[in-house]
Amino acid sequence: MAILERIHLQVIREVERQGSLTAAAKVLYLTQSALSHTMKKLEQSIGTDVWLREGRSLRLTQAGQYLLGVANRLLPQLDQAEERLHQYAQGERGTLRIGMECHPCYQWLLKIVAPYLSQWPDVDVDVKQKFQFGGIGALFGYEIDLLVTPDPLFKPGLRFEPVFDYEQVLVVSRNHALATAEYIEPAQLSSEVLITYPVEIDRLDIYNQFLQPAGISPKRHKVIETTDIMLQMVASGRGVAALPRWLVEEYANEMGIVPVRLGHQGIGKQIFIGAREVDTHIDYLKAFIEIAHLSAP
Amino acid sequence: MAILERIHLQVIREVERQGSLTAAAKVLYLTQSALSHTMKKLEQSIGTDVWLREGRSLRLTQAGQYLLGVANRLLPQLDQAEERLHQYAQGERGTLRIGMECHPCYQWLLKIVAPYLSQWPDVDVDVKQKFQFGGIGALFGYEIDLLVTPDPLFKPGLRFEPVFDYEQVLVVSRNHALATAEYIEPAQLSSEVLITYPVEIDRLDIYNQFLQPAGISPKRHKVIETTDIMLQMVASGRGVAALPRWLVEEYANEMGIVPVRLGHQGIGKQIFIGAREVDTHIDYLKAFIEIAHLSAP
DNA sequence: AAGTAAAATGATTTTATTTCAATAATTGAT
DNA sequence: ATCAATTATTGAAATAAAATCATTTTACTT
Repeated sequence: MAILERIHLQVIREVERQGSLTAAAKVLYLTQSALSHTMKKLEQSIGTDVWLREGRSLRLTQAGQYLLGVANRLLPQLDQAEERLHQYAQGERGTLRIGMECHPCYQWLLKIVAPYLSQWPDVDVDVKQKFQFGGIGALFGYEIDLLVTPDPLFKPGLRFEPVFDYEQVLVVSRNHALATAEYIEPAQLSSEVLITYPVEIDRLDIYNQFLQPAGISPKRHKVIETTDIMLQMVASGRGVAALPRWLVEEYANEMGIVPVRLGHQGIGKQIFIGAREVDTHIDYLKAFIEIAHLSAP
Repeated sequence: MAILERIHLQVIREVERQGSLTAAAKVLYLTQSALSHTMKKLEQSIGTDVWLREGRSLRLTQAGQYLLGVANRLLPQLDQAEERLHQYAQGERGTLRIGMECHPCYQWLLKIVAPYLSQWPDVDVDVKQKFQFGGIGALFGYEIDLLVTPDPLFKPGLRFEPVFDYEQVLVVSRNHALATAEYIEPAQLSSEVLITYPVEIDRLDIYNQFLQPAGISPKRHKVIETTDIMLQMVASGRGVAALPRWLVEEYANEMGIVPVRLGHQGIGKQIFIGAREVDTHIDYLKAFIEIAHLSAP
């Protein structure tokens, strides 16, 4: 009845990764012959070829490409399941895989993780920041167990709750002309270099809530990966950035940076933490959310 | 290296479904002994029991429950993959699995499917209307390939586009007191029996956009599964319902029902069709969306 | 054309799975 | 309380599947 097995998916994945059956065999600790036999048998069972034999190389057929997609989707889930079983076996509770869709929150997360790890010695924590299909997709696809994000999604299957509010502010060097302003208007940024994280421009609050409505662009736009470097760039007067007020205030003294309100009202933001509904009963997951609540910056 | 195989998940799933290892063996066309050996070996490999042996019955351990979840999630995907491979083998293109989160759209869908099936003779169409984790979850979880919904989700990994606009109206019998009204106010429904589909009350437009803002409740609330019965109930004066105008107009003459605008402005709605971004290149999927566009009611 | 690298194939060996048969434990019924 | 029926476990034997080894075929390189 069942013909498609884990090994078939593994072979397809490894042939793509390694480039040849022979190389795939090495990675899988089997002989080239074994893989050839196994896959030939699969092809006979399903009645269609997985590869086009072009000379001595293999190119995926349409069916093969489909299978590669299945492999890339399902194999990681099987691996993760096995890993988790081993954790159960050792009395560990599992790994809490946290996804982050909020760059600066990383600093905040670090402060939560420390007490969490000591309260839950048998739970590991893993943080991921890159998702092919976005955080929501990663949650649905069982790549992560929790998602920290400013964009919640109230849909069946998922549960989001707010963990803290904050104000998104402009950071400038304390020597900067704008350092003493009570608040700034969009136009005042047209002569500034704006430093942001490398995300799509529409997801940057300072664009979609501040600059774009006013039709303003900064003089230049620089992209920096990490918060620390970003702040140093700002401190040295190379540009301005938009970050949470709590983050800026934390570094204000030591780094010589100053927060400035964006617009008269300021930009208000909220961070949510989301999980799959079916998981919400898991004690160590609930505990994390609770700690997150208590540790609002 | 890899120890968790498809058979293990199948056994766990079937033991839960059938109630015993013996019954599971029958379903899997194997002996009870074989399953016992197989699972014993798995338990040794992962180092933890899957079942608690209580008398002559098996109860899942924590690890076992976890595996059951994995099984219920992954086995259907493997089954679907095999099915699709067989379709490839027979020169068929596959099955387009369409999810519906819009009850009355079913009537509209029926009209699209006919021409689609004749244009794509090698593509099958399957329609699902119930999702454990909502349509979005079903899309992410590869349970369906397309989702017809009034609630799009513009997130990475998914792509939604509007297919048509319509007005949500009240349907009443032509003998009804409200039948000649140009439009009605919420208060006028407080003495009516309201018939709706069986969905959460918050997802009903007539509630969340009309009655609730005015703080009004209908005299009674009846739930009906199918559109046809619903219309017959309305025609026979047993109650009123809220449905798309195009649907009502289609049945107006033969059934003796009349559409009435909800509120002065009416309730405007939009239906979207969504797909996984990675699938948007598939020709027969694109074709369906195109036909859907052209067939706006 | 020779040499090399890759995949396929066939025969054999090895390993894993399945069945068979027997046992033990538990449940339900009389 | 006993008996019959049901269920799971276990060990040994039989069967089936998979892996290897040795060889062949193909096509790419120089």
